Order: sequence, then C-alpha cells, then structure tokens
Amino acid sequence: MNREVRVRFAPSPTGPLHIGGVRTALYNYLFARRNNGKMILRIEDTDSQRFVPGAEDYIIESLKWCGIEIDEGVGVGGPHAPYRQSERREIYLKYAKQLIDAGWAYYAFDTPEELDTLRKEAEAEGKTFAYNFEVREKLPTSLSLSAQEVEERIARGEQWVVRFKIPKDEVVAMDDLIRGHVEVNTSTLDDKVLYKSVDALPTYHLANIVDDHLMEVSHVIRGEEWLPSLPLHYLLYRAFGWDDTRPQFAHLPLLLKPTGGGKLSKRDGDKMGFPVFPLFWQSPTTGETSRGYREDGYLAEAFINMLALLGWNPGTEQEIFSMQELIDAFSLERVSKAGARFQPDKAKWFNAQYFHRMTAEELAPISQSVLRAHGIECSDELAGRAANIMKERVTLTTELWDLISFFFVAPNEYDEKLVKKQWKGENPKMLAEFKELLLSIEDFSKENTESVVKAWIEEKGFSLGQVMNTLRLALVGAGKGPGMFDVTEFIGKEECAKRIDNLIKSVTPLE
RNA sequence: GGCCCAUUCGUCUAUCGGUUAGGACGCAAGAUUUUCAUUCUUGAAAGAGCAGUUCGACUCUGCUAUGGGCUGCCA
Repeated sequence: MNREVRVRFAPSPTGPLHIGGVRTALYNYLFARRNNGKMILRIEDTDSQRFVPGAEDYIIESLKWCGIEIDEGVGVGGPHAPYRQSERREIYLKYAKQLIDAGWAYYAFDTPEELDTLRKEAEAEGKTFAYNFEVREKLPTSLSLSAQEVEERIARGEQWVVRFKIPKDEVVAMDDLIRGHVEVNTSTLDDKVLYKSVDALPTYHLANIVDDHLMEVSHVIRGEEWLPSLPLHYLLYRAFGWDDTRPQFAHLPLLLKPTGGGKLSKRDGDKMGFPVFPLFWQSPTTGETSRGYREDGYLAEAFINMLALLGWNPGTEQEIFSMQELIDAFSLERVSKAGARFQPDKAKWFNAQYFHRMTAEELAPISQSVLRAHGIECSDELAGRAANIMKERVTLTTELWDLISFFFVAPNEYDEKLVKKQWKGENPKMLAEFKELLLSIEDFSKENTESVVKAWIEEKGFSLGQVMNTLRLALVGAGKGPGMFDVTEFIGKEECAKRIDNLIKSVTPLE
C-alpha cells in the first residue's frame, strides 16, 4: 500500500489548546514531515453548545508559535475545503441517511429528558443504561415505529437523532500502531448518536469518519481517550464500505498531572504553578485568564523539544533536538504506551539548555525586546552581547532583565550584605585609588584591563577577592553577575568611574 | 459497576530471553570560581505481586493488585 501520508490535527474550539493537544499536533506534524506527507488542520466545531469564540484563532496562533506548519486546512485552504465542520453540515446528513437506508442506523425520538430518566432508573438498580440491541426496538425508534409514524414525527418537527446500530455479539479486531492488536465484543458497545436534528450537526463519530475518508487521511494519530470508540469507528468504515481505505490508527499515551492521578487539566497549572497552555489565554465569557509558556518566558524550540520527549524517545541518549532533528528521528514505533506525568522542572531545564546554546546574534532579538520593555535603547549588537555574557544563568526570558539590567543602568541601591562585607576598612580608600588606575588604562579591553589590574593588585598586596568584590559592589550593586572584566569592558571606562564615585558619595563606610 | 489500556529509580525513559539493568531531570556530596550562576566528578535511587513457559526471564503467558481512559443529542 503506497498511499500518500496524510494526517490531520482536529481540535475542537471549546477553549485554549492545552499542551496535550499541542503534543498530539506535534506528533502528527513530525510523522507527516518524516514521511513526506501532508499535515491537515481541521476544526471540529460540531458542538454548538461548547463553542468558544477566539479558540480557533488561539489554536492557529499556538501552532504557529510552536513551528508546527499546516499544509492544508483552516487558515490555509486546500483541495478538500472547507475544513471547518460547521461549514460542511450538508455533507453529513447525506451520509447519515445512507447508513439508515443500508440498515446500519436508525432514527431515535427519545428526548434528552427521557434518556436522563432511563439512566437514573438504571442507576437506582445499580446498573448502567446502555442504548443497545436490548432497548432499541422498545424505545421510540424507526425500528419500533411504523415507517408512516416516523415520517409523521419528522414532518411534525419532532426532534430526532440518528443512532448507529451496533451489531450484536461480534468481535471487532483492530490494529493500533502503538498498542498492537485489540479485540472488542460489540455487545459491550452502545448505539452512539451520529447526527442530531436540533442543530443539524453530526457528532464527532460521524463527522470524523466521513471527513477522514473524504480528506483521504492515511493515519489517525490521536489521544488514548479515543481508544474506546475505535471499534465504533471500525464499524463505521465497514458500514460505509470504506474498509480498503480505512486509515491506520495510533493512540497516544496521555499526559498526566505531575502528581499522578489523572489527565493533565486546566486547573493543574494554577494549582501547581506551571502553564498548561502554550499561550496566554483570557476567556471571552468569564474573563478568566490562564498562563502560557510563551508569556512565561519559554522558548518555542525548548518547549517543543520537551514535549516531544514526553512519550517518545529516539532510542539514543540525545536529548536536545531541533525540529528538523525530531523530524528525522521520529517514528510511531518508539512512542511509549503508558501515560507520562508532566514534569515542570524538566521544562525549565530544557529552556535553560537552549539559552546556554544560543549565540549572541540569536540572543539579540530576545534581549532587545526585554530592554525595550524597560525603556532601554541600544544596538542589537550590544543587546546580544549583554545577554550572551549572562546566558548561562538564564532559565526563562522573564528573568533576563534582572540579569542584564546592570549593564545598562547604574545601581541605585546596594546589597546590604555586600556593603557590610566589603565597604569597610581600607576598601573605600583602595577603591578610590583603583578608580585612578582604571582611568589610566589606555586599552580598556577585557584582556588588557585584567592583566593591568592583576599586576596592580599584586604590587599593592591586596587579595583578588577583596578588590573584585568591592568593585562589584560599585558596578553591579550586588553579589551576583559575571566576571568583573566583562562588566568593565561592557560599560566602559567613564561609566566605571562614575559608578565608583557614586558608591563613595552615597554610602558611608562602616567602622 | 461494565468495557478497554497501561505498570523499570521520586519523575521522563533505555533494554526488543542471557547487561555490574544504562541515560536524563530532581536530590545529596565534592571540585572549579572575584560574587551569583554555569560546568565537572561522585553518590543514593527501579523491574507491583504470585504462578507458569524456558537451560535462563525486566523482557513471553495467565491471574491478582495498582494506576488511567471511556461509559453524553462533548470532543
């Protein structure tokens, strides 16, 4: 079978896309690129009740930020447009009717309230109500009612749904690319709703199968929560006569809460202090906000790298992967079967690793945006250089300002501990002398300054730490930062002198 | 409750019948260092349990336990 690889990511716009969804999209994308296939984005907005305005744009922006490119679908178009299911409504009714005509489905007229009562009754007896072969001929369906009555009810405007007629006591044998062979007896299944007249929209099951078929999808890669409906989907392909082009399925392990105990959910982020969404989100209805990886200071590449390794591994000890490297290494065979707990600490570690590996040029734009946000105007070169000096201490971009601000702004207050430790004894006098030394240096490069200063320290009989830490107090204002000669070179001779004067002027030495 | 899926260090994972069960995060100790970091070295840390198959099981089978998913006119 040499079918073109075509995969789809098919989210439903009921809110922001969470990181489990991002990972599903990522695996689809990696698989498509690895196999020279196409990546489709389909929006499954068949639930008119839960539709959230803005969610679709959020999904598209998230994928874009992550570097997951869409070849075909909402936002880009393609040969099977439209790709939004709400714009394909007339297609589904036709297929639902085809199933009824072929005896694979039937009309059901139960109201939601009636079904609710049936479920409650069953529950009271300690049983679970199932709409299946045992009840479908006793309830108001086209299997129990006369053809005439069915027609009349529909003509009268009564609400109806189309249900799939699950065959009795049959074994459905399925193959999953990740889980292997799975068999289920149809008698444990129930007659799922395929189409509802209330909003003239199909449910997931119908729309999904019809669209995957029409869009010539070759591989369905989705979350494990869909595994229980796989038999239904197999049966639907058979009922439509599409067995020969049925896509291959791969059910991904779930992303679990860091503490274990369930699927990762929206609330976990707030509770445990990490984002569960790629981007910041504000609910248009409640105004409630949720943090995002982008706004929290994560790099898209690191975020993707971290996500890729949650449930998949290359079988080597490599951990840092560019998108292209992920594409080259990815295979569904190496996706693990068990759910993976999400680990916020590891996400941070990946982000720090990416910062460490960046060049000054790569850091420049990030640094610039941080500096501009604080009203600093400087060249890209300078911005990049500052960040490059400090990159080994950066975990999140949101920390960058605190790390590099002293390059651009003189300290306006001094760390108390450091003052106590250094601003005493002979140090104030030593620093004044030191200033004169700096002013006398012609070549203020890092290397030259260092050799001149070290010679001076030796000549005067000071200790290196004593001088450097006192200087640090003057130039940085705190016991942190890079080597002092990085600082002197960066801020320049005049600024060094100014900052030393400022310390001498504004802080009275102890003792 | 029913159906389905899963189960190696605290966490993410390697191992596709024969290994001193490897790596990473985190943790601890040490080294380096002008501060803070970084980096490096070292350490503690695992095959859920019970049967079976086999010369030999982490690896195969069964049962049990535990975890998870589904059980909507939601996806």
